[in-house]
Amino acid sequence: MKSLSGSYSKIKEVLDKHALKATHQRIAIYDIMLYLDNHPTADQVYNKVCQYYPSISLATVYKTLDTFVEKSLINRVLTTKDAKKYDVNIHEHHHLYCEMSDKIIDYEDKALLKKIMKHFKKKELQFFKIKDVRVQINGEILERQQKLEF
Amino acid sequence: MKSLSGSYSKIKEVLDKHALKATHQRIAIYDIMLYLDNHPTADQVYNKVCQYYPSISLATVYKTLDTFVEKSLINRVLTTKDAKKYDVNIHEHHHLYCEMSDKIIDYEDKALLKKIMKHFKKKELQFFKIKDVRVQINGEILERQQKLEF
DNA sequence: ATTGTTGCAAAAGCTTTGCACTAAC
DNA sequence: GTTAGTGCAAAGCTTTTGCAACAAT
Repeated sequence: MKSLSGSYSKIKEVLDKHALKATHQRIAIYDIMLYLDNHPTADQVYNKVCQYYPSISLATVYKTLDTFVEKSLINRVLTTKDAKKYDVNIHEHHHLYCEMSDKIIDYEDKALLKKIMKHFKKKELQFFKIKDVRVQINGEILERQQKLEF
Repeated sequence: MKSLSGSYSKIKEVLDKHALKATHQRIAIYDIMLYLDNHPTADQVYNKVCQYYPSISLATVYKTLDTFVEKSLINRVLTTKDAKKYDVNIHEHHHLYCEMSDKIIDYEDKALLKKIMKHFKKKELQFFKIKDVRVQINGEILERQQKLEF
């Protein structure tokens, strides 16, 4: 089996570790998720997987994504829109969100996270036990300067 | 017209200011949103409004909520679930989210916001213009201590 | 062989749409 | 009177479900 992300053996390992049978469909879906650096909807995953695996069914994609979320292989992404989006990046990270283009960009900033956690160490919330913190930074993607390499 | 939130004249004023005709339906919906200190779905708003205004249609509730979002009378709430939720609190504020109960609690913390903004003043993002920042604090609502007033 | 997964088609939710009727200004 | 909003029913998405066939271990 060809792997888009080049991580075929890693994918099998992850599925094994979570006691998930390594079916072609699951491997393909996880592979696509790694390959896209997107936050795709189920439908977008389905369409991409179909290019390589035309017999897969949309229901399987939904079920598989649910299973992956349950086992924490992927996360659901916070949105204000209709369709659920998924993120294969499960590290604690933040999102830049551009409403104009409806694009989400992963944003890692350990220093920011540290400051927030320090804040909550001082100011404890009596009735709430914090598990993790996600920052959504809303704004606008600026036109990138003409690229320097040419 | 009876007002649940006790803000009838304020509601009319807000609608006027945004050039929205002050229909019974809009007044009732906005009133309900103020009265519930919730983050209701369209369906929840519809069901509540129905108690006071049985002839209203669900389509009107959807259209009205959309209009209100467009005019920034309310906001859509970030979720990972299916149905869209709405928030009448339009101040920049944060959310405590308890996955177990699927409850969202508004959380205002000006000091936290200040720290985050200060962080981004130092560390500028070249390709992104920040408009606002929302923190989602995931965790668990703890059983409240027995209330002290009795 | 056993157990869990897939695909299908149908159903269930949620949300939007078009249009005639009605209400607000 | 004019303009904009409402209600209805239908349609359009997204997501879930039940079950027989199938694949992975």
